[in-house]
Amino acid sequence: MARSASAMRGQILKSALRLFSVHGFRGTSLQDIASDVGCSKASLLYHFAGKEKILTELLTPTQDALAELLDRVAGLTGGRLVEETVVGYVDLTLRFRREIRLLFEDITEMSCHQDLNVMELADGLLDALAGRSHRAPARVAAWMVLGAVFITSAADGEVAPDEVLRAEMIRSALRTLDHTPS
Amino acid sequence: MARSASAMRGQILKSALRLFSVHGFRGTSLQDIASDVGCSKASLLYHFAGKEKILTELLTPTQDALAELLDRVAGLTGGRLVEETVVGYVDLTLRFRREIRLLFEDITEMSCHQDLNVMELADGLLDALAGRSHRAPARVAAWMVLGAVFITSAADGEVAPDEVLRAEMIRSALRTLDHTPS
DNA sequence: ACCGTAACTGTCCGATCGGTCAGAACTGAC
DNA sequence: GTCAGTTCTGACCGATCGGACAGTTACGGT
Repeated sequence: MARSASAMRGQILKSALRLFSVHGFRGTSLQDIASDVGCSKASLLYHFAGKEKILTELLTPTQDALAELLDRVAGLTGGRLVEETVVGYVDLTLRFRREIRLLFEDITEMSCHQDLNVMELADGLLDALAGRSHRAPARVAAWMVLGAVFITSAADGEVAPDEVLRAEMIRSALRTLDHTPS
Repeated sequence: MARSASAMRGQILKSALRLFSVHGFRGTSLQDIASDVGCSKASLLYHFAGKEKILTELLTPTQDALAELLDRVAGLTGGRLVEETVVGYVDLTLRFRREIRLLFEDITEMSCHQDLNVMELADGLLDALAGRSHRAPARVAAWMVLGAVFITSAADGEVAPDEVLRAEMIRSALRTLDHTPS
């Protein structure tokens, strides 16, 4: 054995992401991951300080991408704000499908996770989707788009090919937000 | 102690629903429920054959209500079908908020649950929301409404008062489905 | 060839899980 | 008061969890 450390870490993350996205974080034991990787459970804990750290490392890119999206639309307003946010959000969920899947599998415990501030990022996303409006219709519609894209992306790809899925999700989301295309 | 059996069962179900909806099924131990009820863990297992049976009993009313909805719209077509389905679905998720919450907390393990065929009911709902269409745009939009109402109802009630939430969810959902009000 | 270090593992640990069981505690009918 | 039956509990069980740790193996620089 004794592969390079970074290669081993990569394999662990790959197996963990697959198993977490199927069985959830709690539903996947360190032994499950170790068996999938083909190493001992102790080896996992040599490369990662704990089970939680694996999760953190898996979700950090998603979190960063979301933060980057919010930063990108921070200066926009009106129709441009909504359009850019919707497209960015749809692309993000399609790119990080399995991460999204495991994210809403254990969403309640994520909220009290120290290293992951997904919830406040979700708040920012909600705000942008609502076009910075605080009126109830806009807020409700924003919540609905948040959940709609979330679940549709996380669903097993039986729905439609990715290209079609992407286009239709964007169109549907803009309809939900009562956005008249510019 | 020694309350009546039915009263005790009711208290257990009440506590279990609250704890399950917050921490999930796996995240709630029998000891947690027992402590909340104020009895011993063994007492729970006297009234219920196992932890799973508590879950089954909690979700059966939701399942029945969904089946009843599908039965009710089975004969409809076109605009009436979509309208009735959306309104019925929104009302259902608002009525069974906490059940919905715990349902999508552990949705992957639900799919292989023997006593609960939620997944095939969800398929029926999807079909009705899509207006029985098999075209990709309609299917994607149906998926999105499914997830949107799901999550918006499950979200903690910070969004809007229930009456406003209901009306806006219905309007937004119909927009998502590109439904022109009759 | 040697050796320090990085990579890895077998084994053990305490905690907690769902569930079992014999028996105590309570209840209502008589 | 007595007693049968329902309700309830403490103690215990095997399984499994995340994690700790000493010891072993493999590798690269010298």
